[in-house]
Amino acid sequence: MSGKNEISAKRTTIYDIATLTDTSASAVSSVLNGSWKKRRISQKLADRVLRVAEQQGYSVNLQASVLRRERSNIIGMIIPKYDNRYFGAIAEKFEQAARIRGLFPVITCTQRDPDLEFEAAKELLSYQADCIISTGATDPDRISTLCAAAGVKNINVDLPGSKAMSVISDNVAGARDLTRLILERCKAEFGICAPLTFVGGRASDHNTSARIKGFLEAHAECGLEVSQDRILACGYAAEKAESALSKLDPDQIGGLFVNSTITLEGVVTWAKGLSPEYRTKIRYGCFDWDPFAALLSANVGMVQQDVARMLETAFDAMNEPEQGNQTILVPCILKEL
Amino acid sequence: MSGKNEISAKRTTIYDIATLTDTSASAVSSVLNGSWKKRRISQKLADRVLRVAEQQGYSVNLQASVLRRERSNIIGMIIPKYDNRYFGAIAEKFEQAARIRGLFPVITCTQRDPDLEFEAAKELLSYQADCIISTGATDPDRISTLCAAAGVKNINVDLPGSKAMSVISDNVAGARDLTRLILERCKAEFGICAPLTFVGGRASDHNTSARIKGFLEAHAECGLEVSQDRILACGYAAEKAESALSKLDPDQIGGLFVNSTITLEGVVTWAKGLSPEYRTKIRYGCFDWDPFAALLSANVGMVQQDVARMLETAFDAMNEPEQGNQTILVPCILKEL
DNA sequence: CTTGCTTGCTCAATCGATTGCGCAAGCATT
DNA sequence: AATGCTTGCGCAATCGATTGAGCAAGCAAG
Repeated sequence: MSGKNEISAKRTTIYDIATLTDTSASAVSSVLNGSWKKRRISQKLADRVLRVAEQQGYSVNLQASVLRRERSNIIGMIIPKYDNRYFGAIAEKFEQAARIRGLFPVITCTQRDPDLEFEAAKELLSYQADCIISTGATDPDRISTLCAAAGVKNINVDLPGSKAMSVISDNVAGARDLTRLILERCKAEFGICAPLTFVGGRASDHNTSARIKGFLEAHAECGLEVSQDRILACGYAAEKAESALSKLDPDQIGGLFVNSTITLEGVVTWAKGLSPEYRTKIRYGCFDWDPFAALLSANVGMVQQDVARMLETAFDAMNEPEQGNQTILVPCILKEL
Repeated sequence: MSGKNEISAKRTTIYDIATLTDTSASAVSSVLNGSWKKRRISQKLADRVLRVAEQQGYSVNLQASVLRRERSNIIGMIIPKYDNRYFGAIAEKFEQAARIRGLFPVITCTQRDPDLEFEAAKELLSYQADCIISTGATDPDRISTLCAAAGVKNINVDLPGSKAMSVISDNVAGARDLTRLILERCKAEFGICAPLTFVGGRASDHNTSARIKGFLEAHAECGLEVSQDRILACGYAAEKAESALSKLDPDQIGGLFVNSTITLEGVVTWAKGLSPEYRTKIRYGCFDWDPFAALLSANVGMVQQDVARMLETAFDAMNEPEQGNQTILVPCILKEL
């Protein structure tokens, strides 16, 4: 009924504008995409076209544009979850970095499901993404194979793969620093120099095993040996950590290396249930950062992964020839509390 | 050098498959998009096409497909940040809900910047999104106007607008319930029945003013009057809350209504600096949920917004005729601690 | 044999933007 | 006047998938 603002109002196209300005679609196109000087369109015509386009609220149909061009400028990212600061920061920085470079970022969240990861990657390829970044992917190599077949760039972030370049945190050094800090604090506050307990993660997981390596190295520096039963790679879930810890003698636990913020939730719940005698003697540090966790009084420090730098590195790598499948390590930032 | 796996390997198209199976592109297209029975393609030919497509690793060019069709099946969302559980959950649920409905979700994070919001909306329109959901938008009406002009559906979530349907939490009822809980707990634990202090947010902000309304209603139920200086709508930032609170007499503060998890960070920092005498008498509740915040001992409860239901409601609304600009309220979930 | 229906497929236009090529007008040079 | 260059613009093909229309073969009924 409303005439002009009908819901079925066709979007204005370059042809409409060509008619209105009495020129050709090619002139309009080149004016609107900035290539008009190269095509020797006069300033006068350009102004006329721009004015009418503005009036009509014109916006390019990028489907048509991308179809015709060779590059889409779409850059895809696959991410497991949005439920912690780390992945949240990755998503935000990724969008920022993409936009600064004139790319269109598309993030899809795959719930740690390998099949969904793969389907999401295929969908991004269908949209002609120029590059796909797999973050914390369960099976990054499967995606790399897919991308290679389609001739699309692919980079792994957070977890490494063997078939594409990977940019990950220096988990060994980060864990070593954090372990040192926890050991120091336990010594300073209680005069105790005893092995810590490592809790959370899966030993088969690349990042966990690297962190265990750093954890052991820091102990070795102090001449401490860590028995196998002090390494509780029981999965990341809070409940798992809580039940694993409750099986230990609280007397034996002074310092804890907590492998993720999710795991830390379980640690805090477990500590709450201890008698004050033990509870006050608990100190821990955590890999990954969270603002509330940073306020917990037993928390001596957190390792923050340098998300900004990881993404800058990944974007830089995108533009370079093709580096094979090397892995780049990015140092972590230790936040003492 | 590698022949088949050249980086410049053209993606296979329906024309390639048509050649390989010795048929026409239209037959191939209809087989691959499922419309082949309607077009009376034989099972035999369909099988042949499907087999070759599989072999060639074919995937549709959705840019071409969308260009030709009337609908893109792309649904866009604009979201301010990924730095808290609430928006994280919205993003995850949105993707899930979209995928279940066969839509392609594209989320873009606009850092609470009104101009970026607007640019992002325009970009989504350029990609022919069928619908745009504005979440917590600074200026939702501007986006609504844009969408209306393009004939694209638009729904507001989290914060209401006046030019499109809005789905938001029932902030008044949520705040009332939380206020009641804090009052009860203060009474039960300390025998005190005194007005609480409201901290965080901006009074001009729709959600904050609704929550203040609920806060006052719950006080009125108990015959309590709240003086204006107990309402610290000092912005959401942690530091703002901390400094606003430190100006008050700690003796006067027993219970706190904290307007967001970000604000809660400031509250916790402030409480840490109090002498034990006062600190142990502090109780608070917070609008919005966070797993670590839930573990704080002074925290008596958190209001969790029902993200799943908000999004289901929004998606349902999308398919209905056109409801004008009504606002739908979704009840919150009170988590007692 | 003719008519008419069904089956199985192909043709060609179309979506909107991009871009190589070419053409005409204007001007200067010889 | 003929030649050549520059300026300013339009023509038409193209990207890949979709889809209305149409055509040929096969078969059955009359």
